[in-house]
Amino acid sequence: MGLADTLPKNYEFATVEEKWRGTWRDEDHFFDRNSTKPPFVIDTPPPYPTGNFHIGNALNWCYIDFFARYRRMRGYNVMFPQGWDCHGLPTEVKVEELNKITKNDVSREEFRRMCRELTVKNIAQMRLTLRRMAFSTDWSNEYITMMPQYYGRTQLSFLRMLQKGYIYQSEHPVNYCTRCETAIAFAEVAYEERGTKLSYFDFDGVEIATTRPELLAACVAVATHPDDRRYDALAGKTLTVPIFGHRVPVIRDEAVDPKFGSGAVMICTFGDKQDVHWWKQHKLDLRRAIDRRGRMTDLAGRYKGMNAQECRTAILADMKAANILRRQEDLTQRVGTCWRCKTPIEILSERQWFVKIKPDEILKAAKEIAWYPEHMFLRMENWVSQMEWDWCISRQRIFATPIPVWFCKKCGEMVVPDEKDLPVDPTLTKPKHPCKKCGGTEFAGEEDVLDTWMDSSISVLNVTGWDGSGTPKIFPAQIRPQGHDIIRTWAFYTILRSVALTGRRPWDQIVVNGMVLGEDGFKMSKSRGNIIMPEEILSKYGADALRQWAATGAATGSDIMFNWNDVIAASRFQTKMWNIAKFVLIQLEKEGVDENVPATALADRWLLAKLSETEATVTDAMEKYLFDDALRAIREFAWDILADNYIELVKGRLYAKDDSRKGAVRALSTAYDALLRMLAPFTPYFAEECYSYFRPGKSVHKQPWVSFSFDDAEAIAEGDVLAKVVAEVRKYKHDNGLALNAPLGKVTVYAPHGQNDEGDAARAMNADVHWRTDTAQLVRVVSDIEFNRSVIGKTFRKQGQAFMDAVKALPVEDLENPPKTIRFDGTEVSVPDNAFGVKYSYMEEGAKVDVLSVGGVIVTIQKP
RNA sequence: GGGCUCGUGGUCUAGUGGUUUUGACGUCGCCCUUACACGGCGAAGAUCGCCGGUUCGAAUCCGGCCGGGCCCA
Repeated sequence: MGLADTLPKNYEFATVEEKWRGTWRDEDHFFDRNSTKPPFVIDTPPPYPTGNFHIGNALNWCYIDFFARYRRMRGYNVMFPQGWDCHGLPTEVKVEELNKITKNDVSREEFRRMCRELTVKNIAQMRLTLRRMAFSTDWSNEYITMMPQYYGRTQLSFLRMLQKGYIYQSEHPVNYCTRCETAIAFAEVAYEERGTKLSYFDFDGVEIATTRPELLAACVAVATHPDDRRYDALAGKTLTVPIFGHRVPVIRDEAVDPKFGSGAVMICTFGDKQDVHWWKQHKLDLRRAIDRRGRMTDLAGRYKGMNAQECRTAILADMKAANILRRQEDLTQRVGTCWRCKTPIEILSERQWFVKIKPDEILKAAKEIAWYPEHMFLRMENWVSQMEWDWCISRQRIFATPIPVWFCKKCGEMVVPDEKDLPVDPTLTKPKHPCKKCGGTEFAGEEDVLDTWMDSSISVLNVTGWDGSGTPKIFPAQIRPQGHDIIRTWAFYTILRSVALTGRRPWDQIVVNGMVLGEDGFKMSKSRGNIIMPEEILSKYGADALRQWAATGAATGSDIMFNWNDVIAASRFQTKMWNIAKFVLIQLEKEGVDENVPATALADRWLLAKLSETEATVTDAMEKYLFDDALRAIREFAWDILADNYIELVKGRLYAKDDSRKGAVRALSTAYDALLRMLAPFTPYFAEECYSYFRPGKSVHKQPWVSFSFDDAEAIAEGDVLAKVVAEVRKYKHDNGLALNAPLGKVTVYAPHGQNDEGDAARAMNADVHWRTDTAQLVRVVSDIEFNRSVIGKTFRKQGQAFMDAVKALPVEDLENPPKTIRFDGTEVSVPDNAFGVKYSYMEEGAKVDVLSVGGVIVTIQKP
């Protein structure tokens, strides 16, 4: 039984993918810390273990796997680690929801245990999807940020930055989510369009418009624009706050918009970010009217204990009763909300921990990194240049890395643990030494925990082996792959921390992927109902089709609209390739491939020269992370060049039993081998399956990348003519109602060069083909002139049109043999080479012939 | 409101100054030619968002406008 009988008729992705998943070994993807090969370390984004690996992750990981596999084939020692960024609110919220508790119903330790348990379960789920997608993950370098060995490093990095003065504590206004009861960073504030009421009321004789009357108790000033003549009389005065009765100054500031509301604004601590500016700039009082749980404080007097909404209603009612509420208008405004729970954030002044932001050193490091695509660097630059506040890293939550410090109960001195004792939870343990300042032995452990970005922003330090003892040997990593949505967070924080801890940039390169949009062109979201889960695609079309979609969906960095058509097209390409594989394998099986047979037939040389071009294009694209270009070139070669043209041309030779088939077999074998290697990074299952029949027992993924070179410009030019002639004749048959394999009589091709096509054209057209270099038998009639505008434009500039007109006026014999000079516009000018050519109609004397013109080549057909 | 980015046949997309704008899906016609009908061959279908400028020449460069998307205020 030969392959013809045993090769499956159709490519069954489900069977094939499962088979190879069971065969491949994890060890083949392990990074070797003792290797002499150049390292290629990838700082994989650690996803949040929600349990679902979503399609945006899939896109990101496909890119990573494309270049990880490519780099391995290029001889690099690749590390493609998998991390899990566990800590944070979503898990806490989920645990509360699943167990129908709040975090305060159980002990901190118990709550953490529940969070860890859920996370472990979710990670297991997501690992399965990663494996199904055939990502060549290095599982020996997996890390889980909630595990002691990881968060110990987070704490170590905290202590080091504390020592270096990057980290400090201070009372400062911070964004605060009163539902989650925690401070959050600017990067975590999501803005939403919301409808509200703008209330105009009488403020001690001045009309004020506000969207937040509940903050009246926190009012510390009234501001107007310095040029606003309406309020000149108020300058330097103080006003009495209605209802509450405290007195506040009137200040003037350019930032007040005289056209908004009444042009007079009340400044509260704190209604919004602008209030913080004014508060700092004008050194105003601090009045806390809202607490961490979103309740009104003592300051709010009889409104104490109400939430903001209740207080707003009550104050408005009281204003109405006091007859000072003038009117209300509808207003839509952008409200800052917590990105997790969408609760509007409050700005509260709290003692918090901060990381100093030094824009210059961050930008310097960011500039040293090669950005793909380049323009993504601008997003970093813009973000860095508008940073105003330092990074608030403390959170008032539970499931997170504890801040490893205590405070002496006697003198208040801060005490830190010895580095060798990390990790620590200061709420559970005591320092091992008495207070250095006063000798006190009673301590209060810090209850605040760290922002989750403090964990994930050392991912690269973790995978490269940073332990505080110096800069790791393999640091910086070679590349960071990530989405453009987290440039301002993850990329930014990672650069910041890397510079702070090692003084160096974290990576050599960063490749940025776009967002995956739904089929309707909008960002995928539950409310739009346009979410596509990877699992659905995997079940319907398999991992290789999904991976191809990721490669060809859009240029690297661009957002990709999800499109079933692309997935289907990818799947069809596999079907086509499978049939090519079957054909090639059956041809190779007939008799062995003679690797030494020279390529002499034009079609063979043409195929190899085209392959050589394709290899160069694909390699160049892979180096630049242009996966769409790479896969497009591969598909075009396989489908257009190899299947539709080459194979059709050489079938005659292949079916013959003489030596003429040897060259074709060798060319087929070479092309097949190269195609599979180039496909290997994109469609690992498919390429492996096809390769297993070609080189039994060997894996395509262990082969070196293609380095095939066959430089033959003549073969390209003449082969293109050959392919075009055959295609034109096919069309001729079609137009004349002939079957494509109908015999055609005598075909004469007047090509500029002699052709050694070994009879390929004749068999492909089923005709008696004669290649001729002469033109003697034909009477040519000039039918048209073809101008070469690129030559004419460069030479004559503005006179181009005049030149062309002059040429048109030439006698026919001059058109065929252009004169050296031509006269127009009253001057004699020389005619440049290749300025124009003529189009001919051909007549063959005596015999009736049909004439085709194929890009300057004349083909006559004399029907039988 | 700002930054970035994109606007190309019905849909999606390639093309970043040079003759006739690529390909896919869809539509229509012909063909079951021993790898493939999940295929082959062919056809129809685009004022390259709009206006202006630079240039001998613009889908491509510049400016303005309109529209989409993402990120931010």
